[in-house]
Amino acid sequence: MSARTPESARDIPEATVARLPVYLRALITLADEGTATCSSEELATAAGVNSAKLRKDLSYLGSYGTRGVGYDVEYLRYQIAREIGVTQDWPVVIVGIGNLGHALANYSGFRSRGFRVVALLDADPVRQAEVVAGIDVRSFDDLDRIVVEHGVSIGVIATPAVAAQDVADRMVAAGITSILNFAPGVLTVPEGVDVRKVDLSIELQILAYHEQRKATAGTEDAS
Amino acid sequence: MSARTPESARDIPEATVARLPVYLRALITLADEGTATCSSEELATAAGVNSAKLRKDLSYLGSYGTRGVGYDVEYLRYQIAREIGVTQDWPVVIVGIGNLGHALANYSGFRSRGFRVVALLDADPVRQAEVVAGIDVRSFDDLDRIVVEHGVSIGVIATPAVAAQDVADRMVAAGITSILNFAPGVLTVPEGVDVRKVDLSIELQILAYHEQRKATAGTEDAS
DNA sequence: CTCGTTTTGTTCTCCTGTTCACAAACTCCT
DNA sequence: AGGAGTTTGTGAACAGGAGAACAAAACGAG
Repeated sequence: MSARTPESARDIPEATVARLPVYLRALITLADEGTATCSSEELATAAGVNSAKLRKDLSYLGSYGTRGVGYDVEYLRYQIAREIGVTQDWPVVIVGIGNLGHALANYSGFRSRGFRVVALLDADPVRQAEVVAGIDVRSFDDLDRIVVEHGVSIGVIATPAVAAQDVADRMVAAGITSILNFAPGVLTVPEGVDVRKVDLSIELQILAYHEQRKATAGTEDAS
Repeated sequence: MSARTPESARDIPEATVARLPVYLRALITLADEGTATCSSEELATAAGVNSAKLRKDLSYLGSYGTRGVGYDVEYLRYQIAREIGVTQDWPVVIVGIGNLGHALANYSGFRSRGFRVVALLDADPVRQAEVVAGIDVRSFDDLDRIVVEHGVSIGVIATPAVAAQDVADRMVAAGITSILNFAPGVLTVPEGVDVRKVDLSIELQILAYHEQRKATAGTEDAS
């Protein structure tokens, strides 16, 4: 009753998947503090959600808690890491070594969470002379070889917007099936390829909208 | 029937607010290409959503289209920009001038979309000697003065996780009411302060989960 | 061994967001 | 001027996620 657990959760809601990494981080923090056991209430507070939601989320993974006691921090941490898939290392390539590419290459949070940057690529020959974060920048044309060599399935796009679609196409052609895109604009990819977009200016614009509402709310209650 | 339009949209759903900047960017692209008019179908394609959702989203702002014709690109662009609040300039401070802070300070997408970086702050005196993106890095202690001087209401946190909560507290104390946080972990802020979080490693972990599913899906269909 | 206490796992209800489908409104052609 | 053809705006059904509330299960005291 251990090998290939059949109840290993068929379809976890997308909203839950997005929160699992948050729980994982909270558990790591708790573990570092020496906490061996925690209740759903404690963990929920540490993760910034409410406890009912936390318990429901965890219930999609299985029954890893003990009623009347709580959750074993190390055990739950392992189970979530396994569910997400970060017990193994994921090789990652970063394309576009400008300011943002530099920052990403140097970001320690990747390495510490199961992601290993195996290559930095840039189309500009000038940049290919550089060494960033101990990795030398190579030509974008090496993409195919690197993907095959390291078994890369995740790519990060940190190029200007104009180059992003072309880079994505070549990534897909090389065999990459998950893309994290920092370039603004819409990426078109074939079925089966996952894209997640991070757009810094969109985040600020959302804040600006709410900020504007706060300002006008003060103006209009004079009626 | 023009001044202070009373139908100026009371409560726009959060999901819609998050998409308005995407529409805005798509409209700017269309305008640059010389397109004067577009249908909801065209704009939806350019923005990467379906047309029904687009029309419903726009309907929360008002009736800015013409049936049988479509939308005037420039007019709609202005209306959305006004609704978001990016027709005016928003002063922004960035705290934490490490790798990521550098990248953010140099990011041209902020300036071009109505955000002006008025100060770069860092607690480390060594960094305060630097000049980044034409702005000299100043002491974090100058925060209060700068916020008052420039009327800053939006702050960006690009510090290590351990400093983030303290920075947030001081931002709030200085009068900042919207925070964009790049540091991992949960930020606690008072009622009325908006926080948006961007966590790079969480995005990768979500991709890893789906990647893992793809891999095991191939393994298990042998039953 | 039994009872009370604690905390999980789950069910039910509510609410937000998405999609469909169509009437209203506009243009163009005859 | 009238009718055919488009395209918007929106009402209504549908799906998915959030939160409250409670039953089931474990522990510990006596």
